[in-house]
Amino acid sequence: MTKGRVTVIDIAQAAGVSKSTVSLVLQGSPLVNEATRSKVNSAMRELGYVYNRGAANLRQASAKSKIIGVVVNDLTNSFFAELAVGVDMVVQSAGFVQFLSNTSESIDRQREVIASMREHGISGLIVSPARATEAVDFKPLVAAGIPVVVVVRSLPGAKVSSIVSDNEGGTSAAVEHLASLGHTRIAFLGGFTDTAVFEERLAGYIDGLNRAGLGFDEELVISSAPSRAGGVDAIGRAIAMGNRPTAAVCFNDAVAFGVCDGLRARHMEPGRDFAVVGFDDVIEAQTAVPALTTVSVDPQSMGRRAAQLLLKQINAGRAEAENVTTAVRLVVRESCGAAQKKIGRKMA
Amino acid sequence: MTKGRVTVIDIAQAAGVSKSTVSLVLQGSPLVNEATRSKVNSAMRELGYVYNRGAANLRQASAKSKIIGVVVNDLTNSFFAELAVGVDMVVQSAGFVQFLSNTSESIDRQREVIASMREHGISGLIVSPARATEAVDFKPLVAAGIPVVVVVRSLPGAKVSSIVSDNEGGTSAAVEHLASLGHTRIAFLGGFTDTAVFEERLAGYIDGLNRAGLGFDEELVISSAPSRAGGVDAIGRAIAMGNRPTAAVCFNDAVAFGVCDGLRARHMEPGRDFAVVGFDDVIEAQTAVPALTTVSVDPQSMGRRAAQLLLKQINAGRAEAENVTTAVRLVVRESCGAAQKKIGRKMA
DNA sequence: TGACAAATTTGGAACGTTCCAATTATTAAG
DNA sequence: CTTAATAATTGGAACGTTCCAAATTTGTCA
Repeated sequence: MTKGRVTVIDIAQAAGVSKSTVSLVLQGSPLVNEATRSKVNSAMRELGYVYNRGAANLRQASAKSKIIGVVVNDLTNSFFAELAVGVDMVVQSAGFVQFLSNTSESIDRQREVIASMREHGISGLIVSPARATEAVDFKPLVAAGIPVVVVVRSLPGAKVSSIVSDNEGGTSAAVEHLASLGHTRIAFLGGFTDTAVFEERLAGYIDGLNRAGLGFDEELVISSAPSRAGGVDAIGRAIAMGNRPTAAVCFNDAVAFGVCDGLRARHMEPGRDFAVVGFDDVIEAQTAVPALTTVSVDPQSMGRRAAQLLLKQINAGRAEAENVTTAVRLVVRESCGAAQKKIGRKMA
Repeated sequence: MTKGRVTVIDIAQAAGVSKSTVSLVLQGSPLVNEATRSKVNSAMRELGYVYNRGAANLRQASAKSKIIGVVVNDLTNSFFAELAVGVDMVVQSAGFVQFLSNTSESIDRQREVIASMREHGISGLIVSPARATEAVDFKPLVAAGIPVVVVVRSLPGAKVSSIVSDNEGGTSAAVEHLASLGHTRIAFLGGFTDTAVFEERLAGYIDGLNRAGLGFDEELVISSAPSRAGGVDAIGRAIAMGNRPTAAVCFNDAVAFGVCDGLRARHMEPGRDFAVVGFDDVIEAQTAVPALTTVSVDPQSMGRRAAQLLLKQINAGRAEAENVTTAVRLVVRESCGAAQKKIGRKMA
């Protein structure tokens, strides 16, 4: 029907004003008369006008687009999905739109995705880096003045803001809790050893052991993929040991669920026959049977905080790199054996 | 340091050619001499050039951007996360970039998100519609010639392509399988009754009952939220019945997991004391204990197909709406009681 | 060497918006 | 009724790219 797309000029013609006036209306400027404003608005509705942000960005070199990019390393892990949801909440209410991409731990894909986002003129980036990411990978971004917030995995040496959870405090608290229940052989299961997160959680594990007056036995840390399957694998190896552990703090909830699966496959009941504690507090943690005792990170609020920090930097124009570690809280449920099984404590 | 951003003109100057030539290089045109091409390329590297897609789109009115939008209704459901991953795979290898957003079942948010995507000039849209979405909501999109592929939930009356799984065939097969194991009272648990998907799966359930020569008892269909918590709730009501069922096909895997949880909370073992079959085949289905018998939809391949269909339409310029329903396959594991528990059938 | 074809390169003129300075319409004050 | 102030509107000129037609260089063949 109509040839090209509808532009401000078409609107201007239809409303009997100039394109400048239409532009003013578009930006909600107070300079324009109420009568003309509504005239223009109805013309836009009538012609089915769509704003061309590309053209707008072109002109206002500084104001940037209203996109903020989010890059995660594993979207199939519900932790990251929820993180993204948290980001989306605050980003959306600030009138921005989220541009989410998944790297599947591929550093090449990460490079591509970030480059593509730059081309589209994102005004900020929230990223959970893929595994082998280096600090220098973000150099060009910060050089270009694009605020970056790194989440979940810290990136030592990078001059960007970061939000990580208190991994060390979390596992430390978990170990102390298990010790207070009488366990003396407590394992640390799952996770790849070459990540900063692993190191931190392991350090907390050792710290908790010390606080509880228990010795550290290297044999009790068993690494594996940080997934459900990895958990099955790890608990298998733990149980095969001569002097087997009676409890475990796991690298994350996925591993913890796998550990529960593995226990059941060997006719042991998690909570009763073996205590397990997770890390993350994904949604399934509370509805699972037995409900998972875990260190609660609340990915959604982490996402919200990351988004807030990023927006602050975007608005400030040029903010200092800020490093925050979010507090973490041990949520005692059933899988650790601290019997407190009550059905329907609160409304579902 | 440098004032504005680096543009083709800066590159041209540095390389001693004209901006047109730089543009040619950018597009990989065969017209340009090898020597000049590399000269230009190194100039770009040196000055840290970033392509401004906004400006490019402005000029080439037709060619559109290289963004394809993906809108899902619940990112925290891993089914959709995996769907998105599938889309990303093919979209990425075609040189497009994915722009993923979540509506959380909010139809308003869906409108906003789609509007925003249009402003950014997406060249195609894949959407799993929020719950109350109407066919007319996509009218403006198709009128503007933007290809749309609806996935998961069909949208009767909309003139857009769609990819849905064979819901009816799936539940039908599930019921027949349970009947072949000797069950005669088979429930249908979970799901909101006001969705097309529910209707289809329910129809398949009834069809399966008929094929197996069993009668349909309305009392045995118990709806609930399509979530883990909803499953717990539904099985609770099923068990409270006088003439209780001995098996259930569930609206989806999340519900099925909830059903398993609910059974255990009542000291019944899924698979042994009660047969449960899910729908979707999310990744956890195979690692869970007991492994979930379920109708496999493979969200990832569904995502891939959706992306392929969309790309086809984008390339064709103006393709007909195509409605495909993807085949579905009953995967028999442990939760239905058909004992075939073998550990380590294949490599993990 | 001259003429012609092929291979490369190149200045504008768009694209749809915002910004600026300048113009015109309206109101208030004298 | 004039003048000044204020409110509202308006034409270009950008922004960074691609496209087109035209210009230039290079190569080929007699």
